[in-house]
Amino acid sequence: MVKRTSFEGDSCPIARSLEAIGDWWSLLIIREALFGVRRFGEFQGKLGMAKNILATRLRALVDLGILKVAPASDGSAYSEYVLTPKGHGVFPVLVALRQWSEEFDDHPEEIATILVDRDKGRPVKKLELHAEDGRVLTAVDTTLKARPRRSRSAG
Amino acid sequence: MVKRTSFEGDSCPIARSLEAIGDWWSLLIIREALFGVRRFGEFQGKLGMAKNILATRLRALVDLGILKVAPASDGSAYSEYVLTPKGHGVFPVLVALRQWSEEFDDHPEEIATILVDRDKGRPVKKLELHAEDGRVLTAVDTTLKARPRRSRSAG
DNA sequence: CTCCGTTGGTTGCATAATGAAACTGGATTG
DNA sequence: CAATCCAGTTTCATTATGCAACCAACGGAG
Repeated sequence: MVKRTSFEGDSCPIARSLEAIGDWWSLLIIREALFGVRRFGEFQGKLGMAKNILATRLRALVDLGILKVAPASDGSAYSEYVLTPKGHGVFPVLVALRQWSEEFDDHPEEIATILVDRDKGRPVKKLELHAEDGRVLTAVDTTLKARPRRSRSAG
Repeated sequence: MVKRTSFEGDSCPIARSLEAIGDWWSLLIIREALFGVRRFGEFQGKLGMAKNILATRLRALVDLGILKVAPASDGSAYSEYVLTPKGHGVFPVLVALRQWSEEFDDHPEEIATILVDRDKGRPVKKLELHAEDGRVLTAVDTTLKARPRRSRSAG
């Protein structure tokens, strides 16, 4: 099999996520969708991508339950693509990517935008990972454990 | 140009991140590196990827300043790949991907591991985005602003 | 309803990236 | 200095990407 290796059956949740949204365009499509982009032509124009690629990606994202097709919205008989809750759930991933770029990019001056609190217009804080007791955790403060198997009798 | 479109000059920081780590393998390599994997063969064995792809990716990650080559470590004259601070900075991205999978995957029972606080062994909390004043922000609570141009006279 | 431009795609083909396996070369062992 | 392992590189088939051209459905003018 020379197919692009699939992580579909992989037990690592990161690999599973990448299987769904780990390609060049999907995350950018979701980013646009989070900003309210809904129409095929709008995605195509903003992202500057080929229409066939866009069509393929949109279909895949719909199949994955990240986007859903809305029959209409502004009168025209064309359909639109709107985020599902699963799609909205990608937001932290995008924020993490953005903040990584802001912190480590070699040419941060080329970054045109900052993410701000809509109410106050002030920059957001860095994403933080907390322990149950509230401590902030870095990578070395964490480790992996086998997922506790939910017994078949438990509710 | 039929080249895979590059986001190198893009002003969107998300695109810029994807340019660096938005491919199938890079994030998995970084994930392994965060767990202490350092040797070529170790990466290759754990990830089950072709050696040529691994070699290409490792070189790219080194060029990007995400990994660096350490001349030795355990006596053997081979080199190792260790994360730079920039590489460690990817951790939140991986956590975000993991949590997205945990929350929205269609088959969460196939996920083998959970991320826990090393001290307590308890699961970590969800990543949270906070405003400056501490409020938790969701996607709709945020918006983008033009990055304030740092004037050439200001320190 | 027909002409014609726009929106929303699909199809074709060239090129680049991916991947399995074979190959290379240095280091270690004996 | 032969056998073997580690760390890659090369080769070649397959797949994905991307541009361009094509096509179908819609919408307005007449």
